[in-house]
Amino acid sequence: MFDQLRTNFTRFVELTDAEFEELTAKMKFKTLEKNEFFLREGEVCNKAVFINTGCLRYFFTVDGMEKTGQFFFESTWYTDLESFLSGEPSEQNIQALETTQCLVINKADLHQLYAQSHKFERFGRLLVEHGFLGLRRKNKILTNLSPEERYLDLMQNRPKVIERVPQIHIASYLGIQPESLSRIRKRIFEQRKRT
Amino acid sequence: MFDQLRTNFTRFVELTDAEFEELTAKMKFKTLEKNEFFLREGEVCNKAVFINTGCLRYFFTVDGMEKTGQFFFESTWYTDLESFLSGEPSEQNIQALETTQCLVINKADLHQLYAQSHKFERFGRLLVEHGFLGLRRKNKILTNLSPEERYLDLMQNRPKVIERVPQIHIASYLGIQPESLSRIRKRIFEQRKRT
DNA sequence: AAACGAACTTAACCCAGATCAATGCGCAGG
DNA sequence: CCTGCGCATTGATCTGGGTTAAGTTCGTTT
Repeated sequence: MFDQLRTNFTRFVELTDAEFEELTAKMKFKTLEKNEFFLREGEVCNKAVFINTGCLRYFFTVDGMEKTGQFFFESTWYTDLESFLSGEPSEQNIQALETTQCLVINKADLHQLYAQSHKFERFGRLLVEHGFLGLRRKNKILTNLSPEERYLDLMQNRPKVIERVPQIHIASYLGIQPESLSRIRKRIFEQRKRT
Repeated sequence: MFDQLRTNFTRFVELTDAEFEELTAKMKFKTLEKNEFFLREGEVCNKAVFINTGCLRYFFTVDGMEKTGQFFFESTWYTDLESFLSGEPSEQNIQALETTQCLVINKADLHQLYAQSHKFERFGRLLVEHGFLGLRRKNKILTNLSPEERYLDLMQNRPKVIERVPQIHIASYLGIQPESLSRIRKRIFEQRKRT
């Protein structure tokens, strides 16, 4: 149950068994059913999640339309850091796209670990740095690529998303309407046939 | 010379004079002339900068066109974290838009501070968290607002940018062509006249 | 003072994606 | 097995920003 967590942690810092035990003691196992919400907008996000199996996405609603920010798969950490840090109500929704088994830690416990030991503090820094890089990558894609290029990039670099996520959510992730995604796909596949 | 740095630091963690001294001992004062580069794409970014006075922007070049990522003013930290962390050549350029006085710390020194004390490690985490939130904000604006709305948002929330930065860079920051920004401005100001 | 170049504006035309509407498809629940 | 609803596709039309080109303004250089 904690194997993936250990592997993931080790990528950032080395922990003794005792230290790892301190961590796992604070984490609660949870299963989210397909379409179940881990967080709804308006709630304060005072928890972070590590995904064992399954898939989460986060999204905003703007004028009743959903804007997907990101998809997360196995062995990934996520939280709405804005709400987590500020204590303000969250603007985002975090939802399971598949049955998702995860481990949850709450804010107070995480901050206690940070305060308790330099090692956990370092883990925290490295984790946020990692998240920062992910956000930069998304940002770069949004600013530098056209919707069609974004979809091609997704096919190349994140086939999991194409395979496991409904197009309606992929469209909102790419920043376009589902109809446009249909047309883009058509364009791509017809081009491929011709060559 | 270090006053702003001290004030900025105190927002994150409290330091004794001796600790602050350890930090300042590692920082080098530097003046960048208008249009001078702090970093050019292709170089490895092994330094971070704190702005005392002036203004920096970072940008990419895509097919010969500049895409501005962000503007930074007084009392702000910046580095190309991707290159800084990976040690790979940077894809971004960091340029002074005004004569800019700043303090520079190199990567090895910063990491030494991190290793040396839990307090600096914490500062590092908080700083990256802060940067993460800034990036999220930019991201939200890119995904949720039209170019026109982005400009209005800029006028409302970051008048400094409007006042101090040439339109050509604002346009590239908003993800549009300078001609389009002109049209958008015209649209906005004619609308305002009519009411 | 003249000349140059960079930034900004305006106009005309083009096009990718938005919007609206209709149809098809597949699967979950009765 | 049937039914219904959400997802995907396709077509018609609209529109905001891209592109190209020309003209203006202003600050810098000579």
